[in-house]
Amino acid sequence: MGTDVREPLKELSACGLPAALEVMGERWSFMILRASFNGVHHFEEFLSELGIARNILSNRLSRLVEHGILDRVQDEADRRRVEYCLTEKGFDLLPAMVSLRHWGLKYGVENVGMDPVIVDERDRMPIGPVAMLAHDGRILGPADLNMIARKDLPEAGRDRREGTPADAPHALHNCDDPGDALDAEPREAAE
Amino acid sequence: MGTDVREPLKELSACGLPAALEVMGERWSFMILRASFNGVHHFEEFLSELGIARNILSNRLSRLVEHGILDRVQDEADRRRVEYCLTEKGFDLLPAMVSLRHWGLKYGVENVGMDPVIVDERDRMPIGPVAMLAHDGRILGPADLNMIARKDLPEAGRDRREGTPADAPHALHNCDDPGDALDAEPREAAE
DNA sequence: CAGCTACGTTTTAAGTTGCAACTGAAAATG
DNA sequence: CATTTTCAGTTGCAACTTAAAACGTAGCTG
Repeated sequence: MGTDVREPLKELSACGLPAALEVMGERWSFMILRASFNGVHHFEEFLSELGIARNILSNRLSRLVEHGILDRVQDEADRRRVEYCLTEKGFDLLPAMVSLRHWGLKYGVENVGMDPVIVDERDRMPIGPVAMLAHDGRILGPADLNMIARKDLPEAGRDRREGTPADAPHALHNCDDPGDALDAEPREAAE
Repeated sequence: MGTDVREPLKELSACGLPAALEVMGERWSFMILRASFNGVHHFEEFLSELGIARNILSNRLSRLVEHGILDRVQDEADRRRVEYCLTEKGFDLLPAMVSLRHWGLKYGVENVGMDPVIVDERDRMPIGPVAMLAHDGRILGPADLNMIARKDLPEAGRDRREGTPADAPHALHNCDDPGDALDAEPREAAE
């Protein structure tokens, strides 16, 4: 009981954000996602990893399952055991999570360096930034963006949906301006 | 009063996520950020745009200002008026916000297409996806990632921080095609 | 079976959030 | 300069969330 959706968080102006926040805007959702990505699968594991109360954890896990972000599977061997596994929908939240993580690292006061490092499986090097890409793959900085009404789109883009890659899927750097960009760290990467 | 940080949201394992969630994890923060990016600057504007209560808005704006995400500037002409403007730190949250937005769009049930569309200022086409990049700029999918302890990094990556672009700042698509070179077309500043 | 583990629910108490109505300051108006 | 309007912030109270601990219930284990 008591787990009622509070309100669709202002669904006016059909935008994915309220929808996303309806699940992930809750107080422990992202931490659970992170733990999940970290390899945590069981109730008691989440419990001790996060330091959350049992009832809240129970509630959040149910909610995440209900929304298809986690999958609830019974262990064959020990049937009281339940495994919570990320679905594809859950995995798709990774860019958002990683982006938040990077932001928190960049501006966080008390962080010297994250400990669980996300690495590229191929070369096991820490990953780079999370970037917004143009339809043709160029990297966009905040200054390159604009928000307009759908009806004011040029015809060429009318059929294209925000968030979809174009047919030319490789990314190009939008190398014009100085000091733009989410990768606002020193270009030389050294610190 | 009353606005005390609840708890650092489990700061163990120094990670940027709890830090980010400390501000942006609150119930209206992202919606305010979105409105802000949308060109909303004044208290009453937020009020009617979001349908939030005055005190909550007041509280959230203060908190966002306190955390350096918004700047609170007095209007010259009308000095009771206050403008809330995104700082660079605020703009740096865009990839996370846009990523959430896209996720919500992709999986949202009731969305046919967002109305305020984010476009590339250069060609006014809807932007593409938000992607995680490798240190050398390749685009990474969820499956390409791994989470390891910092101490287990190869020496080459030991000094590099997650979230920073390497010195070769253009992005490559992660298809094994090695001859897939690309050059970024420099762009003229728009508007 | 007794005891333990994994998971979840209920209970109770404390803390937060949110809306509405109020306060108060700075323009605008007459 | 008194009055009204506008903008922002505060207070009061109801509704909700959170946490900690007790309780319930399967399913293993000895």
